[in-house]
Amino acid sequence: MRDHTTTADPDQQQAGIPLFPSPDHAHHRCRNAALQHAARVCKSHGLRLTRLRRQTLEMIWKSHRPVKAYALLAQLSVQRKLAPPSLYRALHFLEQQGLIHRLRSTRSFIGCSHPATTPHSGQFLICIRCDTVAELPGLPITPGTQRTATSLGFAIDRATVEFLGQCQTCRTLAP
Amino acid sequence: MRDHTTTADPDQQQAGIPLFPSPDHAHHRCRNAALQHAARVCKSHGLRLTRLRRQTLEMIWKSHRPVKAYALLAQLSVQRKLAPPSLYRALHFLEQQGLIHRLRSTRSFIGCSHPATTPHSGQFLICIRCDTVAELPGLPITPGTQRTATSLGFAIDRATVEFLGQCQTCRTLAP
DNA sequence: TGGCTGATTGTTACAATATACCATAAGTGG
DNA sequence: CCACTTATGGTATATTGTAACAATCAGCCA
Repeated sequence: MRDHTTTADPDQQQAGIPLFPSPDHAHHRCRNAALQHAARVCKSHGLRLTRLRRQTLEMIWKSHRPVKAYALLAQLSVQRKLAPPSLYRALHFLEQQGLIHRLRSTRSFIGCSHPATTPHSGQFLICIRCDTVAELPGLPITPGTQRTATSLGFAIDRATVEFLGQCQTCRTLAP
Repeated sequence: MRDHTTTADPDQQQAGIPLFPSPDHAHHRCRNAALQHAARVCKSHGLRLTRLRRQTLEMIWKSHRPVKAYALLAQLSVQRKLAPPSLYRALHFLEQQGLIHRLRSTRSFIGCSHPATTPHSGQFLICIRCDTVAELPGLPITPGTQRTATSLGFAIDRATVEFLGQCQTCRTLAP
């Protein structure tokens, strides 16, 4: 799996953050912003951003790439001994607060890049070659889908919307 | 998990097949149609619908409900001893031919209800209480999504679009 | 402070899902 | 028939995730 990033068409960007972050961006800002946002969210909901939860979130935000649960487990276990249930509980918590997303296609987790919007599921472009992910802005439930669901009496709770394919760089390198 | 079905709004239906099939429909027709379609598809692509693949498809089409791999394995093992790799190979084959879908949210497999359309990923409403699934007509990749992907140079290969929630019956029974 | 209470984490064990790898068999074209 | 490709068998193991119960921690109030 190759490792690289691409910059999006400017008018597809949001608040200056490219969908595929460029490799030379000041990443510590992303991580700090995510942590601060997490603190705010927890405080406003009367929830506790405990050490485990914070460290888990920090570890996920080491990069913009998706991370597997057992990789996280290994990394976090360097500092503190940690068993799977503890980590999964932290992951579920963070996901419920909309601070991270779980990518079902690749069984991995990634920090939420658009946490400003109301609690949401995201929609993602996932490169099957280099694993890079872009979280698309906007809601994954289209009006048409919502209409169909409503006509069936179906109440949508959450969405899993993931598009697998190849990013520009991977296609260029070996089309 | 409760077991039931709902009938869709007529104008959301396709070729007379409700999105949530009614419990009293002539299901053997669905199964037969699926098997015949599978035979046609394989023949036209020069692929072999072997005994294992056919039996796997038949077993999946016992109902319109999603089935877990290891449940299939147990059922198929009644007739023939079967190890996981053999079953997974058959499942991968059937999925690649667009004959079944893999539901990532629930780690299960279901027969494709709209096999007529070109090789496609589907989009699904999945009830988290009774496990009933509706495969929505239409393509899961909207023009907007396609536009964004194109502008990023991202080539979408396949989509996972699943909406989890509660179906009408489950909401009525215990809202 | 000290104890109560609910939330959080620790720990063990195990369930559930999926694949690597190599051997064997079955179909296919010469 | 042979050589070749495709498909299946079978063992073992990797990977992902959870159940159940014990221990601990944070906040609160007498």
